[in-house]
Amino acid sequence: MSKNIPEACCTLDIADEKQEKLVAMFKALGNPTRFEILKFLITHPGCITGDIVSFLPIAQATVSQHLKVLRDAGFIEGIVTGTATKYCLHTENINWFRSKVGDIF
Amino acid sequence: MSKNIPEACCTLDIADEKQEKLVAMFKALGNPTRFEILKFLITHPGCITGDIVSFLPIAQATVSQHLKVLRDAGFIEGIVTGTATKYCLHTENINWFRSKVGDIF
DNA sequence: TATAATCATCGTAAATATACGATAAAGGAA
DNA sequence: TTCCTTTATCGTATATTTACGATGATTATA
Repeated sequence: MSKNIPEACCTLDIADEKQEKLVAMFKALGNPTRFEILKFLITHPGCITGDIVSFLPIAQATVSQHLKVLRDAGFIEGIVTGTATKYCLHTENINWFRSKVGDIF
Repeated sequence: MSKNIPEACCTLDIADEKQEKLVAMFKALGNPTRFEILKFLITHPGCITGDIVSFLPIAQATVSQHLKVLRDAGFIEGIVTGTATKYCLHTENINWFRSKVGDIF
């Protein structure tokens, strides 16, 4: 029985809630459609849900569902204007994400 | 009908196979157990499967399955030595990953 | 007020992921 | 050879994800 776990050579500055948040962000990006949506939002800032629905070959309900996941993960923010919802990047969270990936990898 | 998709403000240097590979890497990291395993491998370089099984409160079969996902995603490499398998980080792929995240976000 | 536009949410079917025990494969030790 | 160690894979049950149509909520327009 190899119960002797070798000593750590270093530590990683991520744990608990922060780690959960980071994993949730990875998970949100780990779907081809969602990644495509985020890519579209990065390259088309300030566009609305309908623009994404026009762009992608999937149902409106599905786009809306994916947008919710990206919102919950913290990548984007939805700003309701009239009957439309304009989506923007959540710069602070995105910066934190890039920074953490840089720290770990 | 808002079929008029706004123009792109910029482009992102990721598409097709590269994008699929990146999304697969995100997906691999988007699971709490797998992230914990990769964290362990980063902080305990050169350890074997059994070390991870001792460290985590999950079955050996499950650890092995997660290691396969991390291998397929390109994060790690398994080196068979005797009956054990020593796991190392795939530095090249990890560097590519960090670099791409830096480019996009 | 009625009608249209826009989007989120609900309910649900199908696909995928996750976990486990059991088993097989392969090397080392007795 | 026989037994033990180590790990991957198989089969499978359960949970989660993903996609869709239908519906409801909200706002603008005729």
